[in-house]
Amino acid sequence: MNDSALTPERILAAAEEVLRRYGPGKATVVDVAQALGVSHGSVYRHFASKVALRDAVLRGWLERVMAPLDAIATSRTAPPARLRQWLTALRDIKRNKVLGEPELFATYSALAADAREVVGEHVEHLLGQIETIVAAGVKSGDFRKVDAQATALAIFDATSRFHYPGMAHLWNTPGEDAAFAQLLDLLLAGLTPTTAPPRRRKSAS
Amino acid sequence: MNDSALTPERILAAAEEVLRRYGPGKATVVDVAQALGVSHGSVYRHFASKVALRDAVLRGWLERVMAPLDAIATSRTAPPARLRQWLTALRDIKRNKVLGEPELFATYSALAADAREVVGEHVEHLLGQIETIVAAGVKSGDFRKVDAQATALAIFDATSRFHYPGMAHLWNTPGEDAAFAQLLDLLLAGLTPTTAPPRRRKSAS
DNA sequence: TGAATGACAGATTTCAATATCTGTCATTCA
DNA sequence: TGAATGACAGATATTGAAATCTGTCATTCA
Repeated sequence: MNDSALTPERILAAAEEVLRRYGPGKATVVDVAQALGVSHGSVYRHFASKVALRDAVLRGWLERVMAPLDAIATSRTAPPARLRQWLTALRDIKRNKVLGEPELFATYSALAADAREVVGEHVEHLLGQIETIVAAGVKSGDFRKVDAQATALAIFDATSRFHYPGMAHLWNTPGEDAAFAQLLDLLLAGLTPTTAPPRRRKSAS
Repeated sequence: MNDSALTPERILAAAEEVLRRYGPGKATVVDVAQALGVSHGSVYRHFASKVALRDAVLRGWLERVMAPLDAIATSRTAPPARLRQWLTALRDIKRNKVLGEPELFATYSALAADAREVVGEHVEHLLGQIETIVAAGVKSGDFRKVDAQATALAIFDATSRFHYPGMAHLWNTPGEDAAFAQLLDLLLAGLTPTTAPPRRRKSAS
């Protein structure tokens, strides 16, 4: 069954497959070992515990699935549009997962539910991206002179209704898109400078 | 054991007590009947089902516990301060319940979790109150000319991170108060008129 | 000699037998 | 005669014995 040496990568891939197939409640490390054609003891040479293995799978998934956000966060789009784009993308990623592959989403939500550490890092990463956009907006004059870090957190919190997995049960009710759009408008309005119109970084083409 | 006639009110009170004592997972209508010294069949004369009974208990609790909000929503405080006050009160009510009586909160959260109907009405009620305040602010010129209903929903959504029971696990982490204050600031900023300063309803005393 | 094994202890989960619960209704009670 | 009862059927929950799982480690293997 096994082709090459037993590496963390191969274990990770097998674990992911097993988790997909059986779900987080049923997947055992014996299953993973079996899928690799090795004894379950061997798995423990590469991962300290089942929790460590699950964490690693979750980490990989989060990285893969959230990749599009990195690109948006550092794009050259004007900050207001970029923030909209980024928040919309975050929402869409989760929403599409929920609606498109509910079981898979449930699986990863379950993993996330008892992986404080990993989720914490992930959230920090996202907050950093929002902060980048906000800071860019403040610098360009598109946004008020807010504390970028604190404001990033406020934005993240304000939108959690639309991206926190525990809220997923609300994501396919009618009016959902409109509600999100309204919230975005309100937040963007809250970032707009009150007095002078923002100076543009570049003249419009 | 029983003093007077069997009324819905007495059943409700007994049901509440039983729910408090045993929790929503253990409380049975047999328990409720026993507490009243009647057969469980009698309970069904007054409530069509266990679900109806649980709904009624939840409704009563929500009404009681959210009473302070009504007063704030219709007070004469200037809309911006009033909105802050109202949202803070909503948060404090839930937060104090979670931190002060976690088991009781868990009980009512569990009831709420499968009482879409009741919760829906409750949310509508809360939205109505926010709408009242927003509309007052628009009228007084303290707020931009927003759609009061849609904006009320946006405000409710934006703050759900701080009042939705599913988020309760975050409510006693450090920095929580600051995060809430930041969010409030951002939302209020989003409501502030961009151009002229708001005209006051009354001259300051 | 370093990687893999598999037997093992203690913890956790499964499963089916048993008990309890919900909701109904023919009967009793006052 | 209207309110209360309690036996009942089907659904749901509990329980504890048996099975499985996690993580370790002395041993085997190449």
